Amino acid sequence: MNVKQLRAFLAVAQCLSFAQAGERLHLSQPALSLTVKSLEDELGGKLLSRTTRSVSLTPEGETLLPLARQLLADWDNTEELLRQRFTLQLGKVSIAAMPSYAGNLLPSALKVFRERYPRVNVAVHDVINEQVLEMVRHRRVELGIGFEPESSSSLLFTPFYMDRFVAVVPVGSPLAEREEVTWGELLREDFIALQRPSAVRLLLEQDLRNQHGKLSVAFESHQLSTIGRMVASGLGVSAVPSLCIQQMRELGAHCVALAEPRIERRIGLMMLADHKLSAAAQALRDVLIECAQEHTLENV
Amino acid sequence: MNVKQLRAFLAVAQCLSFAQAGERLHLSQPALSLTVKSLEDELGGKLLSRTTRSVSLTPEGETLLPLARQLLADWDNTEELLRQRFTLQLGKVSIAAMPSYAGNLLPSALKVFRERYPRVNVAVHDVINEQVLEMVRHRRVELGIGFEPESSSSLLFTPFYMDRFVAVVPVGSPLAEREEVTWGELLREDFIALQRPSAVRLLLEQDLRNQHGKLSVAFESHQLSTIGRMVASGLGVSAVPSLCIQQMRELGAHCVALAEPRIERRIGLMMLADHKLSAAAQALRDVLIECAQEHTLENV
DNA sequence: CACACTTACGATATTCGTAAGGATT
DNA sequence: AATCCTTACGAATATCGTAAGTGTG
Repeated sequence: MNVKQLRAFLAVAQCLSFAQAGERLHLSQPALSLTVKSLEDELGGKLLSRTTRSVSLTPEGETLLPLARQLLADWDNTEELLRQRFTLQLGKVSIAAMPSYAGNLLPSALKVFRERYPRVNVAVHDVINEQVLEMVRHRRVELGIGFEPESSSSLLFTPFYMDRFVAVVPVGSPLAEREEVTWGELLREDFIALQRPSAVRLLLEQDLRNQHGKLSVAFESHQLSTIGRMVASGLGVSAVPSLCIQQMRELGAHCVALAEPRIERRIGLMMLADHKLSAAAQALRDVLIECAQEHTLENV
Repeated sequence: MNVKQLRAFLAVAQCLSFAQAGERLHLSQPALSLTVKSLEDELGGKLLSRTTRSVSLTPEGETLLPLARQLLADWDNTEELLRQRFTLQLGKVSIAAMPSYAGNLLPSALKVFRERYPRVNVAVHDVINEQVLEMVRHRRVELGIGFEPESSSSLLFTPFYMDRFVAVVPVGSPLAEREEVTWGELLREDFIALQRPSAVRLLLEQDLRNQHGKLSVAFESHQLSTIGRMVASGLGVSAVPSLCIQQMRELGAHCVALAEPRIERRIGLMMLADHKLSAAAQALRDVLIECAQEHTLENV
């Protein structure tokens, strides 16, 4: 039994005429006749009762009719679904991004993507850097955005930006007037940091330990936006990845470049090296890379 | 998209190897490769990710896999169901029979049928003659057994027996000793009849009116078995179709032939003339005809 | 005799298996 | 070098459309 045979049967059963059904299927009447006959032979009995003047269903044909209808409907739906997936008329992508990216550059990239593929559903997981890696590794998401992993075992990393820490200071502060401040100058102020185990916090602690001893933290928070507001309120200063400059400004804080030692880390896109991306994920990846290239200039 | 392509995909997706899958499908590896490729081309993208050393599913392949499994399972089930219907390994027949037949000859015929086709379900509707005709006409049942219809419009009638009325009298009655009684002798006793609108009752009334005036009824019942018991108890006499002789004897009543005028009516099988029987119904019809031929001799 | 389905037959397409090619371990 | 998938190609098979056949109203 094959699809053609079942379609032939269904058409004849609905038209109750081989000639009409043949027209509907763009098939000659004899060809259709043979197709139905072959189906009947394979199943072992007549499905249609044809006198030379009229066609009707046998009881077995009657049983098959609703089944055939359902079967072919499911068949066509499946085919259509897959086709839509491939043409990106439909689909799902899941992406995990660390907060500093998810909250800043991602939205505008998603806007571009959405305009291009309006019917593709995007699930964004705004999680800390470690979880981004984990989710990609465990296939919870197809794409991840975060800091370049130490050991990119099984993970394919595509760098987007070279991100460096910038100082965040209250607008009225003397430091806000400077073109550049040193870590020494910054750490003399009360410091507001992200709570562990944020990657940003850990990065800061590790890289500063050598030269400025232990990081002395006055306030801590989970949220970048909270830090921005705290700085804006004059509670202290902070240091954040340059990705967040725009966000800090909007929160009323001021950003100033930090002098040597530059704490830098590459930010980029991660995916499993040995696993093919869905068409939708591939398209999203392309859009993200495209957007990253545009923004790279600004951040240098 | 056709069945072969989907089976090919499913096999490869399960084996994760073209070579193994080809073996399972009794197909050469290159043929299988082309089949999968053709499916991918039709759907518009890759379903399987093949490095020369390993095969894995793409995300779209992952989506298709459960759908394909379901689709093919449904497909095979439908095919198997129809095949079983045709080979009578499975199936349903519905038959309506008037009580005198349903309660007497039908059970033994069904026993024969059951032995021959143990997995075919038979639904018996034990209803009065008029409903038998109606149910056949309205396709509520495929087969019907009852008196020959006046106008066999659209109904195909196959005669089984020439049934004639016989007198039913108590065992101790003087009439019980006779070889034959006349209607006149019988109607001098208290008469027990089936209630209207039983066909047997109507038949009796119509055919007797000419010669013996109105039928005077002492007792009435819906059930043949009740009538048998009433006669056996000495409440009166009755007249029933010869089909019921055995039943009357078992209930303790005695049957005697009735002299002229013989009230006779053909009993047989009815089906819609323009509608083909299911394989199961056809088989049941064959068994019923077979059984009727055996029993005809007894009743002559 | 006209209509509708079936059968017959030659032409075209598809599908298959064998053989050769390419890439990875 | 061995294994596994892909590509190439000739052969077998299947499917199609035209034309002839058959039965019914």
